[in-house]
Amino acid sequence: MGNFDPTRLRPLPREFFDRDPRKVARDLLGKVLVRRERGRLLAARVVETEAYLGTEDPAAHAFAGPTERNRVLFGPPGHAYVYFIYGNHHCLNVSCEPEGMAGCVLFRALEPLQGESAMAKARGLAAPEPAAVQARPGLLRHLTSGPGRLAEAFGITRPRDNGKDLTSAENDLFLADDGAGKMKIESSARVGITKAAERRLRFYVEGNAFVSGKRVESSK
DNA sequence: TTATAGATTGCCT
DNA sequence: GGCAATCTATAAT
Repeated sequence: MGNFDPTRLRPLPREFFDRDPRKVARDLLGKVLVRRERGRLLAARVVETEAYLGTEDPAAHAFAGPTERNRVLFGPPGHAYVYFIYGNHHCLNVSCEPEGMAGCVLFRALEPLQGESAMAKARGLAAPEPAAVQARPGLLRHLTSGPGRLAEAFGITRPRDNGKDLTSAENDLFLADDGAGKMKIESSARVGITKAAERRLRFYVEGNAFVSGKRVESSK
């Protein structure tokens, strides 16, 4: 966890996303979301995802077919689908499967690797003091634990990022592999939905403190 | 044209 | 644990 080297980042190829979203959601765990802006690098490891299966999935935005809002989902794989929800929050997805099929993966939680101060600023929080973080690692959890939170930390909005190709390091937002090893993966029902809620399409890194929906470490 | 639910979060009791 | 905030897409008038 402690040894992140930005020079090892390699963008994920288009083929990575040209598959069943359940496979992509699982394989994205351990990969890195990267934002570059003004010479600064934000990076965070993917630790929680959810798969949405397109027109066959009642919980998916693509269920009713293509609309202006969701058309990115029906396009080529590896592109950002960003939507605005509850009047407050943006959420980031990546399109999967070949053009014409609308599967996607929602990013639910990340573990910050680099640029924590900028993330805190974007979230309207005080910059985390290294000493305080040392004492209570749970402080960083508020930065990127939850789909709305991680989008805010990375400055992700629909006008700015919807439709962006996430497979190109030329872009200011992309997904990469930094060579990190495999992690133990768990699955569960998806969070916050009412339709098709029984399907176990949520995937997360077992035991990772940044997975959403868990209590912050009590004391120890 | 109006109503309502929504792939959430944070603050209040 | 409850609920308001605040915009959008879609359903209902």
